[in-house]
Amino acid sequence: MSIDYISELNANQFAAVMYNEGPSLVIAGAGSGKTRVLTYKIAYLLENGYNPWNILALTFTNKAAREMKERIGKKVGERLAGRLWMGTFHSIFSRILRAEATRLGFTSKFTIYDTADSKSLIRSIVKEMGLNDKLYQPGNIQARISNAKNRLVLPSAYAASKEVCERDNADKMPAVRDIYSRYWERCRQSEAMDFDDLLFYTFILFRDFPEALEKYRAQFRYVLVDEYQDTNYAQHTIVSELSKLSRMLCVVGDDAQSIYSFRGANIDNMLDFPDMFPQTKIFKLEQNYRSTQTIVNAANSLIEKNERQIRKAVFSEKERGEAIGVFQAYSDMEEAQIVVNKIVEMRYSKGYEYADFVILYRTNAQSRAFEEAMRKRAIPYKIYGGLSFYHRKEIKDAIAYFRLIVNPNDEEAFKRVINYPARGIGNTTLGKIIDSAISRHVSLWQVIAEPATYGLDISKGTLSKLRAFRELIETFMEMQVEKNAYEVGVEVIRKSGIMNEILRGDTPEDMSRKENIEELANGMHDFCSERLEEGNTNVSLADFLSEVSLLTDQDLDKEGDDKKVTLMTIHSAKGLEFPNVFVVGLEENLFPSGMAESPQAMEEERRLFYVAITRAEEHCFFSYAKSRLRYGKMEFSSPSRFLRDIDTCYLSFPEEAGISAQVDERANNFRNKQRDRKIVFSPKPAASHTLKRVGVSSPSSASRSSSPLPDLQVGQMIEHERFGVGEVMKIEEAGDNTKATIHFRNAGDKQLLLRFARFKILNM
DNA sequence: CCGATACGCATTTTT
DNA sequence: TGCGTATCGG
Repeated sequence: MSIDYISELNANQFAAVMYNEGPSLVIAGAGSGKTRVLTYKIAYLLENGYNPWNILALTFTNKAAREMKERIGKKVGERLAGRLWMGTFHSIFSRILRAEATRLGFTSKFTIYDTADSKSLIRSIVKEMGLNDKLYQPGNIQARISNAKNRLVLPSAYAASKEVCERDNADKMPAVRDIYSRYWERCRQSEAMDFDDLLFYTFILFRDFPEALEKYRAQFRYVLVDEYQDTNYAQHTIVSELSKLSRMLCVVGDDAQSIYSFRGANIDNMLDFPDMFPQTKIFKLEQNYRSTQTIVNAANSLIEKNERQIRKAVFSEKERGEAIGVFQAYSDMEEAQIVVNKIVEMRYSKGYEYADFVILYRTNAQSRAFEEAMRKRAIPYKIYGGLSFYHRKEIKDAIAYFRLIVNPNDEEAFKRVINYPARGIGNTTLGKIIDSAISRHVSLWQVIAEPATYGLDISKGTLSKLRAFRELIETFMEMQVEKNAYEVGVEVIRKSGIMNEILRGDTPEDMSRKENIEELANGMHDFCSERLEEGNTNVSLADFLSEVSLLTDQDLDKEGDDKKVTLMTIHSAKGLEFPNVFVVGLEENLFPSGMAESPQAMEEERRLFYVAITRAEEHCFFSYAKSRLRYGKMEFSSPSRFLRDIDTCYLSFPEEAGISAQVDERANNFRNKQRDRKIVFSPKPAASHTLKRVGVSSPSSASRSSSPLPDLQVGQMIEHERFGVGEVMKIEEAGDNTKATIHFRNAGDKQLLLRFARFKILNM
């Protein structure tokens, strides 16, 4: 399996792939084949003396990691690709932290708190400290703590830092430092790490345990990082530490697409990279393979207006393409209509599919008008963002049970399920439990495990309710030793009363909650069977949790998504591409956002617009409305300054004539629409996250005992439940653990444990 | 302890 | 406008 690097890469890409003598910085313009460079480079390293486990490749999203792994798998085989240390910062670091947990005073079963957990814990701390929660808003505090952690500032250093504290004082929040310190301790007491801790503790691990640092330095002989412009200080520091001796560090990114500074991303990590790593070799990828010349040039003319950037000359050799159409509308409703009309028209006149269109906006609230316009004309669409699967109440409740079973010290999980479903343990009791726990420095669970020891002053009746609850969780805890995640999950859903609770009602919402729970169970089933099939026996509830807590809804594929118009914020469009892009709501105070006041913030908004434009392959359109409904009030707006940043020769305005009718008619129209707005309300279609439905049997028990191993021979064709049709390439006899290598038409080579695999043999 | 009603607030969000 | 949290009455 030899790869023809020279013919499959352009000169700069080739040079970047081949240079492996020291640190390198690949500045990759939009659509210039950044992922291509990374995949070929890793393939090249694998072909030239690197073992997969010697390579650490870090991304920001699971999706990016998955896709890259797949592409590498196609080149060098899944076997090798599967053993790469490739994943998100958070997932790779959590893997390391679970292995090294004891050094840091944790166990490998630590919980990962999501942002909601963090805020909820902060809310209780604020309350306990008797602070004014109008002043100390959980979200705000959480952001401050997160910032501190991203800058590797411990609570002690935070309290000692004049600068930070003065800022807190100025904002009338002098107690933030105390909240931070309490928050830190409470997380430790709960054996929990928040997202930022996954980075922070990795840093601490390497700082305080030289033998750990040495071990991982020796292992990761080559470190690669995708989207480097989005790294924060903590990530940057850890990566630097790891590659300090080997000096084999390759970072790839585009400073013009840095749009996450509000999350701590620091563009300087990229801009100053050559200064920080002496003898850095810089490669620039400037040929854009995605968009027409017009689109690339328009984007260039925009980004030129930014001060702070690495100058580059992105160019396209695709056709010139059409100018960017600019639409003016009188209201947000009309804007939506115009866009939808245009989509319909292009679909007929140019033969595009619905899936070839995306509507990009600055804020989620803007989606509503477009949703309505699409529904009216029966155009299929899908919307990204909003409530993710894992953030739905019923899912969080079920997962809270799982968390508590795996790590009973998990305070947030405890608080969530102690009285759900209602079992007569209210806030008063919970408050007492918390008080005891705090004063004795133990977890909530420890208090109810030994109420007498920790002086819990409650009535006999409540005490027995608590005991019942404890015993319930304890049965699950015993169960998880033997049974897999799916089996325990189903038991929990049944026995905890979650299912009863949900089955009580019969409103559409209740039905959807029921479906979601079923989906969760299906997801757990898939999790177990997928792993078992591939010979991975780590299918406990703890294994499931450690994976699921780092998943987002972006990681779930939805059924039938391939024939729909896409609606999303520009942020979530990063890394994607579409034939036709509508960038909507180009108005002052909306895009750029009214919150962007500093010049730096304005530059980031401009980069955001740059990202939006460069998603387009063939056609790009802009639109703005002169008035729009905001928070139920009408507001008037003027066109975005960004429209003036783009060289007018790439724009075409005639579209605006097409829509304006007589003034009277317009007003009339407008009034009608205002009326419609009230009458034509229908709820958002529930996003259907469809995990494939599978049999009701449990993955372990069903196939293990009853059915004998299928009689499979090399050369036979099979149809697998998930991977589709494939040919049997090889069979490794090993009794119960007989493995087959199957070459799937669409999924590539897979090794399956026959004992678990779900497929049928096709008759030829 | 639960549900109903009032109030206040409101970018973007890879993990 | 419309959601999520805070508070009150049963």
